[in-house]
Amino acid sequence: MPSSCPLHELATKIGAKRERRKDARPGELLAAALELFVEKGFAATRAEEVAKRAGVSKGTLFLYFSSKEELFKAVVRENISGRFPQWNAEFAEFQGTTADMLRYCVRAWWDRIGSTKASGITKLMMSEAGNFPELAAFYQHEVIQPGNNLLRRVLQRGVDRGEFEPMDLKYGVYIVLAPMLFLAMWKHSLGTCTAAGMEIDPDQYITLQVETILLGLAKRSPDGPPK
Amino acid sequence: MPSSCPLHELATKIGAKRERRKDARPGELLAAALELFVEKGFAATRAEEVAKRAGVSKGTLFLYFSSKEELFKAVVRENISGRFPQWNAEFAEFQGTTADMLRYCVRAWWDRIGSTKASGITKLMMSEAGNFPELAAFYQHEVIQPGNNLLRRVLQRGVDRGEFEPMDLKYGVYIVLAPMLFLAMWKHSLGTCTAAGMEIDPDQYITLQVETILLGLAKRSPDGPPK
DNA sequence: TAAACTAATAACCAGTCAGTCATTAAACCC
DNA sequence: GGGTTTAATGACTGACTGGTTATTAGTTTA
Repeated sequence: MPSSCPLHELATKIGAKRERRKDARPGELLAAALELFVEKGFAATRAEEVAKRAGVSKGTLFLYFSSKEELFKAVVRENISGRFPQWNAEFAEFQGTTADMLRYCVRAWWDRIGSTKASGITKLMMSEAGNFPELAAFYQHEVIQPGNNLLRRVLQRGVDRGEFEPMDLKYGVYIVLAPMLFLAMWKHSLGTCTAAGMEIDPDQYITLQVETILLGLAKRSPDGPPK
Repeated sequence: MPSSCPLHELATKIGAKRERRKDARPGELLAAALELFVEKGFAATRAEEVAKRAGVSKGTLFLYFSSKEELFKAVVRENISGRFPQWNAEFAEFQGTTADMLRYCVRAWWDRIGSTKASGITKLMMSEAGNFPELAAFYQHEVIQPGNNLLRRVLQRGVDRGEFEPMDLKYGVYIVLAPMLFLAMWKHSLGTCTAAGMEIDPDQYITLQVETILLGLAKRSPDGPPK
């Protein structure tokens, strides 16, 4: 009976043939999930739609990932946390002034995260942390902490070398983090439906932010009391 | 039959009596809605829960607000956009340096929005703008635009009076906005489940941010080319 | 006190969705 | 080519939700 259904026959003919590709599925599902999570958020993304975009049925999705939350964690590992070792190594051997290092740091973030789909994960996590505490803890541990530490080392270097005014590092990190997070949030939320005259050009935005920050952090009068 | 149900009898006795208070309902519903929207976001808040917290049934909620979206708009008007006229007037007659004005501005934001439930709306809107375009447009028009203009006038004043270096106002506004938004986001998302050593003290955070920004914006060498 | 009015209710509807499982069909082996 | 394994499917379940409406019960008026 089912094989005699004409619609099914047609569907089969136009390419909906059942395929067995056990090793390609996870990657395709992760790519589809990244896109949809970024487009619509975690809660609003339907498991079935992820499956459809990856070209499989919903059942197949749950064959490879035990739940929607596990799928999300895998997306984060694939796109962000898995890449910290490389970034840490890169910054450990940076040569040049710390001002240049900070400029490079923010640019690198934009090129590798901010301008890519990965920034959507950042936004999504800020958005939905409250409703998914387990995911929030996971993200905190796998992304926020390492990122914070990386940035802290950069600022520490500036202070140590006498390029930056001494500061409370704990809060200093946020001076750099806030503008980046703002840009990521903007890009993925109100920025997508912004009134005329409020569009943000990332390059201009980043340049002004970083240069202003550098002026604010710079060592004042190498001798003589700062006050 | 229904009136003979013992559970219902009990419920009636312990204070679940039906009351008619037509003029008190909207305010109570708005207060309950504000709380729940801030706690759980717009999409994740159940209309029935709002009603319950306000002490009425779901049907009553829809008697006063035609839909969940209209309820949200009313919450925004009540808590944010309705207060801009007063704020604009207040800042128009500010006396003192623009540095002090900016300090006051950020403090006032924290006292009136940031530290209150209203900051949850800001966070919520950034989070869900993508899934509710109509609400995003509403918020853009009623909150973002007026806020942006207010801040722009402050910076313009600093440039006009020779206190700040000339700048591209369009992007300059974001130098101040980004740290405030970051704080609001943090407070309502990852900040609620943060690892030890990452808690943010708003006062310290704001002070460091504002003073660093002021150093970055300050007029450099009143004579002689800055470069 | 009886009728009229309307605020408030709760059952209901139509639609949604994460996750399950019996069934199907590729692929591999002999 | 027939039997076995297992990747893949999609109908199904149970729980949930925004919004509707017939009904109930305070309140007011006559």
